[in-house]
Amino acid sequence: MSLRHAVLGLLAREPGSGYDLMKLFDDSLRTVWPATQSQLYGELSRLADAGLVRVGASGGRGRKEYSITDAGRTELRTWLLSGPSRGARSEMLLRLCFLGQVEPAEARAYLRHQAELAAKELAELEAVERLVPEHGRLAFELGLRHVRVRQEWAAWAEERLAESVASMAE
Amino acid sequence: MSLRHAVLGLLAREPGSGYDLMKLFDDSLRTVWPATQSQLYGELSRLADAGLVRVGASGGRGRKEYSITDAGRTELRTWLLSGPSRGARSEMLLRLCFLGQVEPAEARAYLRHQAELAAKELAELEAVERLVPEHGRLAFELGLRHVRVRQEWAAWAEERLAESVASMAE
DNA sequence: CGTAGCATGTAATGAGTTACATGATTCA
DNA sequence: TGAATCATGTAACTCATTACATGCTACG
Repeated sequence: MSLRHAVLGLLAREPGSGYDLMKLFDDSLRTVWPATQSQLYGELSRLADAGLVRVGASGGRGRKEYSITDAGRTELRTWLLSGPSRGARSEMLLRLCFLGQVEPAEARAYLRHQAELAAKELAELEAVERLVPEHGRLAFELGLRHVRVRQEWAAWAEERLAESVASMAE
Repeated sequence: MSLRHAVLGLLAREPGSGYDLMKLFDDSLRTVWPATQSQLYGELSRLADAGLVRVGASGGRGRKEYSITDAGRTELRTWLLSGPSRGARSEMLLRLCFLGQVEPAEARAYLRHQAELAAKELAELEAVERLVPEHGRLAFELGLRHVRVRQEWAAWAEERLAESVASMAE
C-alpha cells in the first residue's frame, strides 16, 4: 500500500494534477517505485474519497489540481517513521538460490555479465552524482552503495566459482 | 512472474507435493521470495496445465507428487540466465525520498533506529554463517553484504544529518 | 478416540499492468 | 488544419494476501 504514500509525498512538496504526478514518477521515482497512469488516477480518486487530498482549482482541459490535506500529512508522517515492512522479494537472490542447476561455465558467464552490468550502472550513477538535489542525497547514496556491493560481490563470486571449477579439473 | 520459477527451481532439486513445497518456502525461501499456500497450489495447477511439471504418484490423503518435466527444466534454465528484470520497488528508498518532510530530529531518530535494526540483522547472519550449505553460499554472501552496507549507510546518514542540524543552529 | 500434522482447495479483495478510449488546447 | 501535448478515465487480466472450508491418517 505504498503507491498511496508516494503520491502523498509528492503532493506534500507541491500541489499538482494527475498528469503532473505522472511526469514526476517518470522522471524521478521510476527506479524506486514505478507506477502507471491508470494506477495514479485511480489512487488520486481514492485518496480524495478518504480525505487525504483535496481537489483545488479545476483548470482548463479538465485539469484537477490536487493538494494534500492535514489528514494526508499525518498519514504521510506516520508511514515515514514506521518500521520497515516485511516481504521484500529479490529476483536476484532467487536466481542465485538455483544457480547451481546450470553448468558451472554458464554460471560463471552469468556472474561475469552481472558484474559488468553493475559496473556500468555504477559509472552512470557516478556521472550524475553532482546533479543530485540535496533532498535526494540520502536515497542516492544508499542506491550507490548497493550497486557498488553488487559489483564487488559479482566479481568475487565469479572468481570463487572459477577456483572451484579449476580444483575439480585436477 | 517468478513464483513460477521458484517452484520449478525447488522441483528441479527433487519432486514433492504442494505441502512439501510449502515447507521449503517457509524454511528457506521465506526471506527471498515469500509465498502463501493458496498461491502455491494455484501455481502448481497452472504449471501442470502448461506442461512444465507433471503429477507422478498420488499417495495417501490426496497427496499429489509433482516433478519437473524437460520443458520445465528448459524454462528454468532460460530464466536463470536471463537479465535482471526491471521494476524492483524499494519501500526503504521511497521513504528516504520523502524523509525531508519530517522534523530533522525525527529523521535522525529514524535513521538511528534503522542502523540498530541492520546491526542486529547483521549479527544474526554472522551467527549462522557456518551453517550455510555450499549451494546457498553465494546468495548468503550477497545478503550479508547488503545488510552490511545498510548498516554503514544508516550510521553515515545519521551523522550527516546531525552535522547539518548543528550547522543550522549556529 | 482425539488431536496434531498432512493435504488440498475456494472466495474475496487489493495491487499492478496493458491496452483502449476520449477530448481540449496550443502552436506551427 | 493537423500534430504534439495536456488531461482524464475504463476494462480486462494477472498476481498476491487473507480467510475460510474440508477431509484423511498416524499415533499416543
